[in-house]
Amino acid sequence: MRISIRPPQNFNFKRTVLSHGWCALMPFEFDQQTWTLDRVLETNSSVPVTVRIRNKKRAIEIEPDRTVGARVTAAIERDVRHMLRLDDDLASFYDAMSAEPEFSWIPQQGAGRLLRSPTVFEDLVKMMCTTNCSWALTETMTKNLVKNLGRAARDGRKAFPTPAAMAGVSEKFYRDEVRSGYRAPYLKELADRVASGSLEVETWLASELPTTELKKQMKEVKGIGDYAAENLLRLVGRYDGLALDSWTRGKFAAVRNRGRAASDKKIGRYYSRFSSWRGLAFWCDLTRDWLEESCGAE
DNA sequence: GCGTCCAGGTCTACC
DNA sequence: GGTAGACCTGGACGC
Repeated sequence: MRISIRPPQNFNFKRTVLSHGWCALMPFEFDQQTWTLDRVLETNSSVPVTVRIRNKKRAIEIEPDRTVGARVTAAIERDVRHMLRLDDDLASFYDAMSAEPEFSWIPQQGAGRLLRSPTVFEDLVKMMCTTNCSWALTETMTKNLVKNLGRAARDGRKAFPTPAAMAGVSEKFYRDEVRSGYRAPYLKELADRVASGSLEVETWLASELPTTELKKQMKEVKGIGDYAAENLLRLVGRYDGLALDSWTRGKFAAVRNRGRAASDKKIGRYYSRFSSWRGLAFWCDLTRDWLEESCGAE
């Protein structure tokens, strides 16, 4: 069985999948040799479905691990559209980038769609696991969450755990099994609040709050500070913040400041001309070298 | 082998 | 509102 989705014009599958580190975090599994992205999806079915996502000429091709009915097919399509940001309107971003010679590669290559998880909850948990640690530890914590608490698809691979599954284990479990250290109480509290319905993080996707207010709401989650909130804002489609961290500060120094450290204010000033798109312009600028220049829109 | 440092930060207490 | 210190983990590095 194969499901085909027509992407928007100049959609770039490679730039989207490799837009940041998410494709390396379970239950995403990415093979750069074959450019296939595997992912286990909950899809509200009795058993989760593993899908293989590929880029074909003028289409995104999705191959589920089994034949599924219309309801699950619709859920898979919805999740893939969401993850690959196929419905994001980047027209005004591309207009702004086209006006700047050093940024015109972005619309030319169709960059700017940042891979995200099927749910805000998953992105929020993962973001918490990126703070104050090496990338290797982020991968370990995510893997432990999925392997211990995720539901298995027929091929044995696991989905990302639901809020209820995460709420069902103790703080000790997060320390001992997930290896999340001091983040354990934060993860437990977040899962409890989302599972009980007292915190509705999925509403952030369509929130009408001004960005500053939405950021404030995100920071009310323990373990989420400026860096994590601004990264989450990008994943819900708001690009005002730069989400500065040690990696981006170092990369800005290398790419835009002759190898010398720059203050956060200086970094902010550099991208301020891009107004509400500055966070996306910043991220694309710093990750331009992640793919070859020949990797144009496809 | 052992000790130290620090990585895609955040929280809290204190001033 | 600004800042210092504490916080888990695990890999890298120097000795």
